[in-house]
Amino acid sequence: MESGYVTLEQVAEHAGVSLATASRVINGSTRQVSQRLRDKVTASARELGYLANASAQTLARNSSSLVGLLVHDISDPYFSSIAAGVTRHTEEQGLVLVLGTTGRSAQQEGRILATLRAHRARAVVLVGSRSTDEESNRRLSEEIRMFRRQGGQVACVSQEGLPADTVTPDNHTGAAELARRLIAQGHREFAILAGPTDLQTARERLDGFHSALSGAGLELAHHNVVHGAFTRDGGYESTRRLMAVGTDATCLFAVNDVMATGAMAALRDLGLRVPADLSVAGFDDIPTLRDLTPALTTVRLPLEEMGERAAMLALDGEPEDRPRVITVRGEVVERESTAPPTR
Amino acid sequence: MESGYVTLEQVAEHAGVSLATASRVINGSTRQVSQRLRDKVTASARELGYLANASAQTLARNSSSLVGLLVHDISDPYFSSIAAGVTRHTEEQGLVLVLGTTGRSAQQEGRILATLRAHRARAVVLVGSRSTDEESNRRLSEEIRMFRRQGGQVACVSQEGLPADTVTPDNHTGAAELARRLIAQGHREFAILAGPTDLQTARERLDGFHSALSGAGLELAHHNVVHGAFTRDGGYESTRRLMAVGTDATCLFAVNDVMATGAMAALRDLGLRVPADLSVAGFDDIPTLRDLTPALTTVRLPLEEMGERAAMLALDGEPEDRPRVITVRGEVVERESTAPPTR
DNA sequence: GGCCCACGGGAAAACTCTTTCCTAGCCTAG
DNA sequence: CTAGGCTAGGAAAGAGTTTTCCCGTGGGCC
Repeated sequence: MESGYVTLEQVAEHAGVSLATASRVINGSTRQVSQRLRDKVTASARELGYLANASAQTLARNSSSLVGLLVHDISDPYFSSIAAGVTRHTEEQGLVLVLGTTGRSAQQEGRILATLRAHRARAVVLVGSRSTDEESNRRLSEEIRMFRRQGGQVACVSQEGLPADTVTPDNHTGAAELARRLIAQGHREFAILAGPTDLQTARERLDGFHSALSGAGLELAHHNVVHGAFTRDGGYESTRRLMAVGTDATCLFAVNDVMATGAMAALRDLGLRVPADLSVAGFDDIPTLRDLTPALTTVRLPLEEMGERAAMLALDGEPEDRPRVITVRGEVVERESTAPPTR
Repeated sequence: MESGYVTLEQVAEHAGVSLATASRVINGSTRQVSQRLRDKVTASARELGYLANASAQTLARNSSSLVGLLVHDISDPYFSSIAAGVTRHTEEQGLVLVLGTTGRSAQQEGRILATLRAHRARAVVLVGSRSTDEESNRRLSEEIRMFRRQGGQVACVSQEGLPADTVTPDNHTGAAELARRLIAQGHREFAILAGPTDLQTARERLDGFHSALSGAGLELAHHNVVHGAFTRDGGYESTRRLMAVGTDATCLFAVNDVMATGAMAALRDLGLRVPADLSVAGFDDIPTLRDLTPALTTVRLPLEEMGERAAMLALDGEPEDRPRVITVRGEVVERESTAPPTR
């Protein structure tokens, strides 16, 4: 209790048993220990305030209780919602969650993955949409394979195509369904804040939306698709650019909610009313953003649940060779930010 | 590269040097190693794909690169903003962040702290307002002292009074200043969503607001102070309760932004306009909530910076005996959610 | 030329556990 | 009554690093 650590050896000595016996009592191995010694050891451990050295255990067992979680930016509510799901599951299992934030840098992602490997992390959950850049995907795949070779499990959220289990939203279908609902509202001309060109998720949502328009015989004018950062400020800035050149659209689809938030702010700053002057729709249904006014029409994803299921894939299942993929359907939620066009 | 791990011993053998030399080259100890051997070792390490076993290092050095971060709920934007600041600093330092979420349970908090101790974490940052419950504060203080005895540093955000360095907002002054500004706007009757009764932060903000009212010769009617959970839903529910009995207030102060968000939603559901029928003010200035309409009058806290500075306190400073306290002033930001009263 | 010291290298101990292997004792079956 | 098997306990061998301690060489100084 005084200072520093108390080791298992001290506990064993204090209890008058061997190191082996003390270890068996305290971690509960397969081997039996008589009740008499068992009591002595637990009493000594309690008295001395023993706390096992996790590093030593990891080294001896060659398996740790660390689980990694990689996100781009933890202050983004999309990621923090998913993170909440992951933490819930890992904490239930008594595991320790390591949070890595990549800031959208593949290099940083690689560094963190290596660190987790160095710690013999049991599993890692990768969140965040994959780039379509072949080279960085190849490198990430290689990192993942190394991780798995060393006995770790990997699960991804929102990034199919990697050699790992995946929980992914059906972006294409969700966006298409949203488009159909907006068309049903009477919209014919759309503008899209399409996010970065090289982002898988953004592209799928754009494609889904686009294909539903085509299915309804509608065109999507080239000048009505504007690319930009996948963030609130990206949405703001993209909208400013869109409106600067002018648009004939009656409805603006931002490929995620945080961009839609930026869009609404930009429109407000331009003196335009939503939905009277322009309808706005998003994607994700971020809980924190549900209190925006007008409330955002969007595609609801069960973000926390997705995080939880990814953690389950990584931790509960038997390591399989073929990646398992869980697809979750988004559900369109119509709220006040979209309304039938007035012109 | 094939499978499993490659150890330092293998690297040493491959390079034709001793284990000691290999270790010195790779971690860069104080001891010099000749350029010739240095090159051989680094070449071998690269060729074999060597990655140090972090547990073994921790064990041998008796000091790890883990840093803990404890929050109540990572999906709450207040915590995720602070977390972003903490991650920024830890990642800069090449450290590994362990995220623990307590769900506001002191017991869970103790468990996580013990786990971090078991991992010989170098430091831990505790975020989240302290309860005023003596017993749980005493237990937490004891945990902190154990942590520090084992060579770990502890820093807190928003919970002064513990035996650890602290970054804390000046809640009292901020709330008082806010009150004065609202009085200057013409408000005379206030209602307060005061949060939980046993939460230090909530209490300080209530007190500060209250004392400014007293200073201006204003009374705060008892029925205009309503307690409830420190969350968005708590704010919603508290507002419903307040309005159910009716209030003569022209301005509603919620002791944090997420509660104010719930309040605005409740008022909207009741058909009341903000600020025309009732002004609303919050506290924190959560970035994600800046896009609410009407934009929230609030007290801005530099949340991310607070997280970063807490991490700095925990990591950079020399462990001192007397806790250092950094107080950050909040700045009142007047936006559209408050306006001069119409009656 | 001898002495001392600095320097670079390696052997081995240390770090704290887990787990294998060995042994003594007891029980049972033949 | 003894061989064989089972049980509970302990000694010791790891696990992969870091670090201490020791040794040989070479250089500087008188």
